[in-house]
Amino acid sequence: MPKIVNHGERREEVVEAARRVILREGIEAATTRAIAREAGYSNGVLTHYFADKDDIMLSALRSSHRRIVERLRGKLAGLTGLAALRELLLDNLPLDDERARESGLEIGFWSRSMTSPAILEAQRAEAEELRYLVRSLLGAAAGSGEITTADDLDDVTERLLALVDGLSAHHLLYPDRLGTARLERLLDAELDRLRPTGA
Amino acid sequence: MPKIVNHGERREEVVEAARRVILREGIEAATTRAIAREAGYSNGVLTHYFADKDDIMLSALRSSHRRIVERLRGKLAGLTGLAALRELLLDNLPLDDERARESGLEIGFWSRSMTSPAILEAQRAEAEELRYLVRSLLGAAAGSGEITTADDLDDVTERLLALVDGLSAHHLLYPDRLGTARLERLLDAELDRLRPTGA
Amino acid sequence: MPKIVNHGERREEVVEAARRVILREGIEAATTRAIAREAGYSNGVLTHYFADKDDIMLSALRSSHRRIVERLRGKLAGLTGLAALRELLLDNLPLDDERARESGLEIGFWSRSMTSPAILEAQRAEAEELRYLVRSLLGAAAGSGEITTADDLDDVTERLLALVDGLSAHHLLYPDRLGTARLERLLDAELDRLRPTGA
Amino acid sequence: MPKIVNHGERREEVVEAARRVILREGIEAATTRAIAREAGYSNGVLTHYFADKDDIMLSALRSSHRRIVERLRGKLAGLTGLAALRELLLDNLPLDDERARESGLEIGFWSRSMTSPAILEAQRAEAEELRYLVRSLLGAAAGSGEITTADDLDDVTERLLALVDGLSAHHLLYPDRLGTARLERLLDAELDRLRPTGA
DNA sequence: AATGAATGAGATTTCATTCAT
DNA sequence: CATGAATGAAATCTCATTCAT
Repeated sequence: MPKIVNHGERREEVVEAARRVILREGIEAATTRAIAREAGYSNGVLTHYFADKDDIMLSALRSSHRRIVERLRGKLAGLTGLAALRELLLDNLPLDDERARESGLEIGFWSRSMTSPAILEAQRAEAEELRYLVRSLLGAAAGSGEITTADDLDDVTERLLALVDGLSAHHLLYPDRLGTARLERLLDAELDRLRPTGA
Repeated sequence: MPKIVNHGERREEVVEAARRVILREGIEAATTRAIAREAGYSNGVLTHYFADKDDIMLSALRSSHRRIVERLRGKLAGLTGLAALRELLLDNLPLDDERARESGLEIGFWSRSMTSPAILEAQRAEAEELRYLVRSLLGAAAGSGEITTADDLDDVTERLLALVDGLSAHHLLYPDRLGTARLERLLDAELDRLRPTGA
Repeated sequence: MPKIVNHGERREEVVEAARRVILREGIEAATTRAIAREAGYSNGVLTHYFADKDDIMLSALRSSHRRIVERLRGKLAGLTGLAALRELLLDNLPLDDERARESGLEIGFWSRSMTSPAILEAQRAEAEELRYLVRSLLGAAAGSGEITTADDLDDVTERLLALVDGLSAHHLLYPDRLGTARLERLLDAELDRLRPTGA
Repeated sequence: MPKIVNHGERREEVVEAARRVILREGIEAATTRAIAREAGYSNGVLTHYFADKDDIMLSALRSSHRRIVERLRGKLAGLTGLAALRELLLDNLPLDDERARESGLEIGFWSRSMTSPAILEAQRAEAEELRYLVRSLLGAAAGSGEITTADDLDDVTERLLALVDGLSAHHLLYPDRLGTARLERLLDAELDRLRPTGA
């Protein structure tokens, strides 16, 4: 019988290590060596579980998103419509250290996407899920009359997502200008604006 | 006798070369060798004009911003207030190939800023100028009654800048979702919203 | 209780796999992993049946020769003397795809023999059998008057074997110069030359 | 003024080092590191002079051929026709240590040619020159009546070249069977055979 | 016996930087 | 000033081999 290791689990261990390195030291410091060391294995292990470095990086990106989704699941429990949307968008803002690091990871992957088709593709697939969720919540909120139906909801979706990512980047780059308080305030104002006038 | 060369000019030549390489091939392809080659000089020249690679990159970032400002100067001639603001923000969107490349460069530098204090510092200084300009134009627009004074103009400034950067990034990453037409429409809608109600 | 497996059979399975990999992808692509995969076993099995990689490679060389001999056995059935010799030498030429691959394998092993004493030794032992067979057939042909006895038969043996290997290599390297038709013609001319003059 | 080094010369230094390593330790031991060490430079130098390892190896192959040609030039001075051909073919046999090593190098490249199109292409180009020379000498010898015109000279060319390469390989592999004396004798017998009968 | 996880060395390649001329 | 040669570290990937189970 072979040594008992769950292939998926071991793979996940390495992916988590990669994610941690990226979060802690940035995407450029995430060398295969650094990842192996962080995982507590030799360089060679990576061969067993990943085709190449891109495979690791993409997995780390998905892992980061999966974590975010799981965290969200708890926060969204029992919420619907606009309240759920607010929670979701707030969760996407770098309001605490953990989420700040996540945003940093994200920006690193944006940069990589500019030149790596594989990473771009993964980024797109991941982003589409978020877009779909936001769009759905907006649809529900519109259906229940929580928000105005004057605007095109696809446009609103894009605007909200762009705003959240823009604010996230700017908070990381210009924290003095854009502290967490203002971040939250700006998002809430944006959501308020969706409400039917005269409400 | 030292050869007579204009130190500043030569430096600028290299910086422009660096900017071109980044725009054309991405920030990761901008190696010192690639930059030297693009500039038409040998690798060694870089030593004379720059402390190290970061020095080149920072200068390239500033160079890119300077170019944008110069292009804007033309577009803004004769415009004031909201019209000027609109022109400025539109110019910051990747509506054509040139500006798409500029946005790509920008995102590359965001990523670098996450781990390089020097680049972060330069990024901040550069961004502050843009922020100040937007804020000024908003102030002028408010003064002339073009826009409502109900909102905190600093908040509006941050919102507009975040939106523009978020939209830019998303256009590069998800062009199918967010074509240039929608980009422009979303920005105009955002500006419309600033107008006094009942106007 | 040890599992009951036929040690020799299992070993042979792996050796055949190695042979197939070398024939198909070349000697350099024949990594232990590729061989294990081709055999349908895990990497670890190799340990049980082979001392090291050289052991596998040597066995694969012998296996290739054994296959050739078996194929020959059929072709030579009922033939003797010069006719048998002709069949044997023709079989050693890369006149079809299968034999072209075999010649490629052979050349790969020549190269390995240059630096590996173990492979060289195996190569020699294998080659001696072929040499002996050719020499015997020549002896028989001379005995029956099919060929002239003017030449030293050991010399003839070496010449024929060298010619066949040289032609094989050149066909693989320079197929445009040396197509299969010319290959066959050259060999036949060489054999004709052995015949007694005035015959 | 730059450090005075002749780019071509330095390149040649490295190529010669590569050639020496291959001759001494075999083609598989010719790693970039070993080559750099043999040349007396750091690993990094290779970058300046070669696109990649293939570039080095191909250059080494050509260098080996060039050396052979130069050595031949001396031996062939004043010779024509059959005498020149004999000298040429003898020079291609591994009759001394130097030429034995050259033959080993050649065989290593044959093996590489089986899987590397680039090396195969170079091998072909180099081989064509040799073929052309042999064919020319045969033509001259036929013109002057030194050899019979009964045979197709293209066939003769291929036969001689195949024989020389086959004998070379066999001498390296089976020196006990095929010593230098027999090597030379076999070649001379082959050449004699070209002479007009009754001459 | 068989697995396949794990190792660690080593190969190629790339790059920022240094420095003699 | 300017060159470009040279360095050496580091990055990714591959591979034969070992070994616990």
